[in-house]
Amino acid sequence: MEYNFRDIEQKWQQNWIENKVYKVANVSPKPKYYVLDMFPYPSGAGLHVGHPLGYIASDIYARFKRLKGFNVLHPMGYDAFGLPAEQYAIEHGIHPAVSTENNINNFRKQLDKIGFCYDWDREVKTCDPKYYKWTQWIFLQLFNAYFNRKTQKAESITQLIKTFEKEGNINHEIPNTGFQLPVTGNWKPETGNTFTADEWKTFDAFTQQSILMEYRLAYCGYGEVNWCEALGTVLANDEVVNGVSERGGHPVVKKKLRQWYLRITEYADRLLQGLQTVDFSDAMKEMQTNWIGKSTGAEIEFKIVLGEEHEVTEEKKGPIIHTSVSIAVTYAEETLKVYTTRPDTIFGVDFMVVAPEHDLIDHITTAEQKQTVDEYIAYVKSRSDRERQAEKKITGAFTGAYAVNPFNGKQIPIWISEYVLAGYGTGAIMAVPCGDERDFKFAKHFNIPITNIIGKHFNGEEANATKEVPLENSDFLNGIIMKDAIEIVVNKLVEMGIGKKKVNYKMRDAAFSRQRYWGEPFPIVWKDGVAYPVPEDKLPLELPEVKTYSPGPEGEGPLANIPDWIYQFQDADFIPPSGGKGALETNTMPGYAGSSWYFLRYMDNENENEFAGKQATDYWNQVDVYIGGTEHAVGHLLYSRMWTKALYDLGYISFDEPFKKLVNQGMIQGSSRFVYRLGNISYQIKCDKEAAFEYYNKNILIENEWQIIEKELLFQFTSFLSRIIPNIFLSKRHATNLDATAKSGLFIDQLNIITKNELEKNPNNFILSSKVEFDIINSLTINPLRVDVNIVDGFELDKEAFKKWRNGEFKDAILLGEALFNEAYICGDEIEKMSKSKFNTVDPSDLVEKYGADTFRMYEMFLGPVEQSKPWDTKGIEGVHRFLKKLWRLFYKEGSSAPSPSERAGGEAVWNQEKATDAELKILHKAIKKIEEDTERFSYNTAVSAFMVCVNELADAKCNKREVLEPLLIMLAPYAPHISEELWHALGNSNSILDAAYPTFNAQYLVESAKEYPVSINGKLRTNINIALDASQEQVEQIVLANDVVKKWVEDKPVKKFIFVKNKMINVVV
RNA sequence: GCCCGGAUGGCGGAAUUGGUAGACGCAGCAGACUCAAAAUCUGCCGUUCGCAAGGAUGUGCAGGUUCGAUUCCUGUUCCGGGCACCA
Repeated sequence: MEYNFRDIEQKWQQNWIENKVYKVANVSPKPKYYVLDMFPYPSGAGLHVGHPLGYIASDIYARFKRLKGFNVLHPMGYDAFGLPAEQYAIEHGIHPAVSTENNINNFRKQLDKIGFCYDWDREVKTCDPKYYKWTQWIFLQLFNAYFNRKTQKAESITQLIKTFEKEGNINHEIPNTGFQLPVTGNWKPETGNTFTADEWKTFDAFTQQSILMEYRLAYCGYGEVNWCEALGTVLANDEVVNGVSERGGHPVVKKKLRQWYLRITEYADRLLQGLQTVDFSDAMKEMQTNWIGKSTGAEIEFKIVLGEEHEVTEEKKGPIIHTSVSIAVTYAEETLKVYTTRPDTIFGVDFMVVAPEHDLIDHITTAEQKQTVDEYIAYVKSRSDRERQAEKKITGAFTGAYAVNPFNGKQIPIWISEYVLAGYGTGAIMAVPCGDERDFKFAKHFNIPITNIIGKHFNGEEANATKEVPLENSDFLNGIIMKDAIEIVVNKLVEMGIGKKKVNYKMRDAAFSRQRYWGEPFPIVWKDGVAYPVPEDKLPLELPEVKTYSPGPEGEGPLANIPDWIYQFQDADFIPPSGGKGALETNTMPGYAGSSWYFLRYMDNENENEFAGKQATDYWNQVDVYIGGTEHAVGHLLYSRMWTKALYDLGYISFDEPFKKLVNQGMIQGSSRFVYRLGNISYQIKCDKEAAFEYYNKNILIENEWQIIEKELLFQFTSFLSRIIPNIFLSKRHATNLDATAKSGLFIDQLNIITKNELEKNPNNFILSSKVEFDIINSLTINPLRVDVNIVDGFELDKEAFKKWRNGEFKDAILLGEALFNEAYICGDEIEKMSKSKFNTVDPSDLVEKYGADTFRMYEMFLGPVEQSKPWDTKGIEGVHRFLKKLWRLFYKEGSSAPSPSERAGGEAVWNQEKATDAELKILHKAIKKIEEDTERFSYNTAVSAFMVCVNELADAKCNKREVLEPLLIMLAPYAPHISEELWHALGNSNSILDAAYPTFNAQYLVESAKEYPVSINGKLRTNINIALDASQEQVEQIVLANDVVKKWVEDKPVKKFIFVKNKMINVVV
């Protein structure tokens, strides 16, 4: 009987649904285990073979843990809000809810075919009001909380108000240095941003609320966005290409808009500490650590001298530059604040650089420099942060102002440059060219003199960032090792009152609002310019139906266009003290809002009273294994960690790290295929004179693309042919060696045949009817086009399919194959991202249809390590399919004429109840050891190969014994659940294999008494010798040195060293 | 530019702690079965010299440590992911 995967898979999938075998209860005597996939975004393009990689890996693990006796939670759902659906709505007029629903259904169909063990009763969708009610609710918890630095945790904002009433904010300074919102109430913070209890009580409501906003974990402030005037909208970074919008190419500038933020920076230290308690890869921890970017340094205030008023003289005595200032100076009102991790280099500061956005620039730029500075700022405005940092070209402008070194009075020019970003530190740096490569290049480029403070350790050719050498040229620091000087300088600065030690984070607070429709509305109502929470009983605050998705008049989200929605509530809670109507917030939340807590909802997804019941979250607790790509390293993973910590602090859950272990799946890359279309050919043709003139008169020949050569009979043209016959394709060999192709007589003959054929098809073709004959080709170009990988077999193009492809766009294509005739056409290839637009996607459903889900699952795992990126190649799938057929034949005889699957008769079965021999049990237990270990550590590719080895060995041994086969099936069940279930029942079991017990490894079957030792002479392998495992070092030496091969290589040279590693190898050094 | 990862036969990969490089599979070659094909089975299969036995060489590149390096160290090239509004 044949292995009929279609019937088997259909039968069991149906059976599993009917019997609800994947339903998981929140109560169980078994230990719990939580296996989670990263939340998928249901894109319109559907699944390609890259997506299920992680899902299969987690599915195998979930099934494996179930066999090991755990109550396993393994849910799936959709991160369903997002930009693409809204963009699709704008372009096609289909409501995002509708297209999202379609996409989800399509996704589900594809997923179901692969046979996953998800408990679909726990499905969640972020765009479902029943779900986002709780996203909004959590937002309100964050809004109503602040981070108490004393206790290092989130606490209630009402608690903070009580504290203010009692003692002011003396013990709770405002977290950020500058106010996010301008305070225009009755308090003008001047020194230190502190106020007393009495002052607090005198503040009006607006002032109080503005101050509280500076503390809230979810707060409102101002931030820069990519603003596209022409489209009237805010654009995502990847919608901006080279400073213009991807759609339409309109200019994009930075614009400040009111935004919501999450105060994740307050959690920076706890996010760092938490990394020590979780099982993430070192690379992942490093990425998060770098992203948080904690550094310790100093903030230093420099007095500023305006440019006109200084006069500096420099005198060089030996290697030292003496600087003296001869004119009395007047200082600017403001000081320049810089953040530096290297205060020890203060005497090496040769210039300052401030970010082009810095407020100071307006005040300090001198009249002469104003135009230069303005022009430079205009240039920077059009550039993204990434471009600004990636730029190799050095740009900048001098403000004309100078800062003063507080220790020696040296005047330091203040520059602006795009490589300093406003958001990091104070938005200004002190540049030390001898110690920092970027500063060094800047100084060289603008001819700024460089002060050397590290003597011979600076060679003048490149900066040296050392901290380990003694300082020179540094006044009171001379001779002190740099890293020791750091503290000395900081102390001195503190003493002088112009600096302080400062911990800085690269991480910024997370922008939490989008000017879009398709996201969660904020449960916030604005009354007299103050944001108030919408009462919980109004949740969920649902999205309204809209007709258009265009932004509001000031760049707000589309909701701003719907007064009915904005003013929908009439209750007292929504009426401002000044009267009128309170307006709902019109921004919506970003994609990561819903995905920051979804793993909690799975635990108790139908709860209507809470985001998840405490009992459920206590039982399921942390996600034990979380599988997904590294692309989420610093976004989703940090935000969800922060939300978890906040919910923990506020007492809603009892764990403060969401994911105990993280497994990063690699990306499956696409292998794109190319065809090469002939482009311009510069060639000579023989053509009669009359025709040539007629072409010319009728403008068929374009000016400049032809010339007369050799009297008037030979003409040289370009691009002439491609206008008549556009679709001529060259096979890879010829397309990648154009010079040879151009010289090929065969190729020229072919072109002449093509034109002749064309003429036969169209006898009236005026152009061709003249005598046109190719003679010499001077040069040619080709245009590579991607072609759908699904119409290419390996590298050979299916020519008929190609002609039908894209509604017959290439139906007239002339494909010149490898020998320049009408034979095999070979495509070029390139490994790149798998994407619909590159025509290199492969649909898993097609493969499941052809080989079955079990084969597909195992093949995806067999491709390589889960963590590694690798290109997809469908070819190898046959091997895995053969393996399953071979397994099948251990149970059933292969029939020449297969009976129908329903006739699964015992007569064809070859499996038996005989007692297994030791040799057979050795095969089995070797497999148990390897497969169990490999599965546990996610090394699925080697586990699959161990299955293959085991089945090969059993087949060779002609072992069809149930005693061996049954445990093998149980091990296989996580990988290939359908065939395992089928054969499990064939062996006479009536329960499901899902609940079988995993076989136990017994080491006694693997005990060996001797080993074939590899023997090397001087590190080179020369022979193998079989030696008993319990042999002593002396015995081994004796045996080895007596061996003929060893003797031959040792000759008579004395043995210097004899290395014997038990159970490993032997090396003789002579 | 910055941060993280990767590179091993024609291809995907294996080698778990520094100890036989190339397991397993694909592709290829030769053969068996068959009227034939499919399916299946057997053998060969890094490169190179050699009839063979056997030798040399070989894990991106250049060095280093070691009795021994795909594995550790230094430098370097190329490729992939991320860089804060794609998800």
